[in-house]
Amino acid sequence: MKKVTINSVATYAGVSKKTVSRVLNNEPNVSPATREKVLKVFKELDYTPNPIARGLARNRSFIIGCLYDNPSKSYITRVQSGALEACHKHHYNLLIHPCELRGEELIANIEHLLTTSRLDGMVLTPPFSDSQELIDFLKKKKVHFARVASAIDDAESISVRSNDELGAYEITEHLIKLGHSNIAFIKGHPDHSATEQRFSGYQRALAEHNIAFNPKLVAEGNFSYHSGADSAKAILDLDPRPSAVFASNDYMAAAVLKLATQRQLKVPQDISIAGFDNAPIARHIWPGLTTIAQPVEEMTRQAVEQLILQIGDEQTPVYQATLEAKLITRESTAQHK
Amino acid sequence: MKKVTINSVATYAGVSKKTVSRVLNNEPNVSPATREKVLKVFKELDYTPNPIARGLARNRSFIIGCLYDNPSKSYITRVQSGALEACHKHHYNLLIHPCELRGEELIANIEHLLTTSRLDGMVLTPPFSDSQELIDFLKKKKVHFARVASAIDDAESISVRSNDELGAYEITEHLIKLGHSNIAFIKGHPDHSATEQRFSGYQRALAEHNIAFNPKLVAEGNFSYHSGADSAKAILDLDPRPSAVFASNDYMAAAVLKLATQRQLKVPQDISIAGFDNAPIARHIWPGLTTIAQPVEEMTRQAVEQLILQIGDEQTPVYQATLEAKLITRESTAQHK
DNA sequence: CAACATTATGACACCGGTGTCAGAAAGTGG
DNA sequence: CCACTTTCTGACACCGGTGTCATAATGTTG
Repeated sequence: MKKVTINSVATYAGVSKKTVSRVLNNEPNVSPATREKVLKVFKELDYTPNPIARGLARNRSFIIGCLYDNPSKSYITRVQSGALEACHKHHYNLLIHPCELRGEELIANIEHLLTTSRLDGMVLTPPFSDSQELIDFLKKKKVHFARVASAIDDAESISVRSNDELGAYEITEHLIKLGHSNIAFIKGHPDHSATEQRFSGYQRALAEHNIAFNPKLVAEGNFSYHSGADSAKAILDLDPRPSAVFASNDYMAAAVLKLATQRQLKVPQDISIAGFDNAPIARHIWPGLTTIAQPVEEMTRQAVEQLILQIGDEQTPVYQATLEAKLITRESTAQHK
Repeated sequence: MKKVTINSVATYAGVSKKTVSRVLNNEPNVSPATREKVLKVFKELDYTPNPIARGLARNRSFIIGCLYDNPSKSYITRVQSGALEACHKHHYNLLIHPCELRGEELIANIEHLLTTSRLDGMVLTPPFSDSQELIDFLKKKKVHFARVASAIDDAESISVRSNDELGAYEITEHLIKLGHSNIAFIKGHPDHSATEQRFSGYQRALAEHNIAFNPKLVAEGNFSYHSGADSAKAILDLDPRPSAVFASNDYMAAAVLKLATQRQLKVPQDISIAGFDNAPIARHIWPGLTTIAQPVEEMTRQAVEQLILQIGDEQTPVYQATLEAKLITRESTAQHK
């Protein structure tokens, strides 16, 4: 397999390589006849431009970096799949970069990533999308980025989110309508803005249905299964025991379910359990978890697509969108006895 | 932030850019004094070589592609994490490429990936590592690749696997020693070599303990939770009902557990359940699943590391290794009543 | 048809590194 | 000290594209 370069195409087509380049990039000022001729040679020689050479000349890498620090494998793979879809559509590639939010090295780490990889842009997923420090840094460095599920209010940068507050409101309301009033809540990781939002939704639903908020019913989790297990213990030991638990994500909800089952409690007869995210585990366990489904792939897809548009044209208006989350009821929640 | 290129370093250090390049690549024939001087300038100017330019000159992309088609998110993230570790160590990047094994477009798809991304090498994870067609294609194209968990016997290509047959043997033996003899088995996806190996291990354990193999106890799954649910139904409807079920992976085992629980069966009192892989779900449910833990990260890490070595030096001997899998007992298996 | 505007094309430098090769500097032996 | 290796070093072309600009071809107008 001999290499087909822009030079061979040019020679073969009897034009200069600049003209070939013009055709390649759909630039104007090429006569239809010439364009036709060159395109034919592309086919005949089966030519594909070398992205590396292109990158060097245009100072582009055609690579988007995806930053994450998330315990949920399913969340990560959904983010990746949405990002990949957008990348492939625009002939970009995706570079994944799991790293830790905490630690002073974060900025140094990202700086190193930027200089060694020459990324054209970055997608920030929670909790990075909520890091004002990181956002300021990227702006200073003039690096293009898009925020996924970020609560930060910044009209200058791309943001795609879903309405966590509303989702939490709906699921809490669902429990209330089932007759529950003693509803425990497990918070997520404090670094994630979703944590505060889901908590707000829970509180607002209580308030709007005239149920007094009881801080003793709130446990501090961090989205991990393990933290859910700890919180579950605290909650199930309460006297009186809550008749329902709303955990800020499905892993923690699964932990509550596990402990409840170990303690011979029937779910949902003795206690209702609700989660958030609609992770695979929500339907892999019995009873299946009532939860909130967020369009994670779609959020990421839109974010990356807009990011690529912005990279291509700085004038692109800044895109900001909020997508809808949806309540999914399964067997883990039922009428309060 | 002005750009620091090899030219500025050369000028500043008072040497030619070729000499700078020599220092950069640790080439011989540079006097210690010169080397020292250049290294100092690297620090002073905070110079980082441009990987794109480097790639163009050396016809390298410094990117490894990771191919997968696997329903298990946790498997994928473990593969990615092992691959990333090796990549970062050698200043490579990882490009993820989920795609489907089936379909005639596979080869075309990969060919397109290769021409557009100029990958330096590919890691094949199951089921791609078991595709003779793909392997032949890559060899023909002279693309470097490494196989993870592949059963194909090919001394010419890098392979890192774990002993699936032995793992399945051990877990089956574990059940037999608990007094079970009526042990059902759920097979995995026919495209994965692990499927056949795990099945063999199961059969060998039965044979060595003088238990007749009964084909009626074998259900055809495909590693997905859904297929596990179907198989579970078939198995639990058997008369007599098996006293134990060994599913080829944890997702299918979880499906069996879910159905058993729905049917008011107590696990492990009424029926023991074992899985394979030690996926997170194995410990997120109650009872926790007895399973086999494979060093997926480590396998991938080694595979990618060897791949990169081979890319750097074609003379590197072909690495082949088999790592150990480990039995993990949890609450889902118990003495037969 | 002259005078000018517009479109099409190519020559050439350049992006930031690496490979080749020739020549300078340093080391060795008789 | 001279001839001969061996070790350094730099000039220069090259990787495969893109940007700039000058010039050729074509179109428009009075």
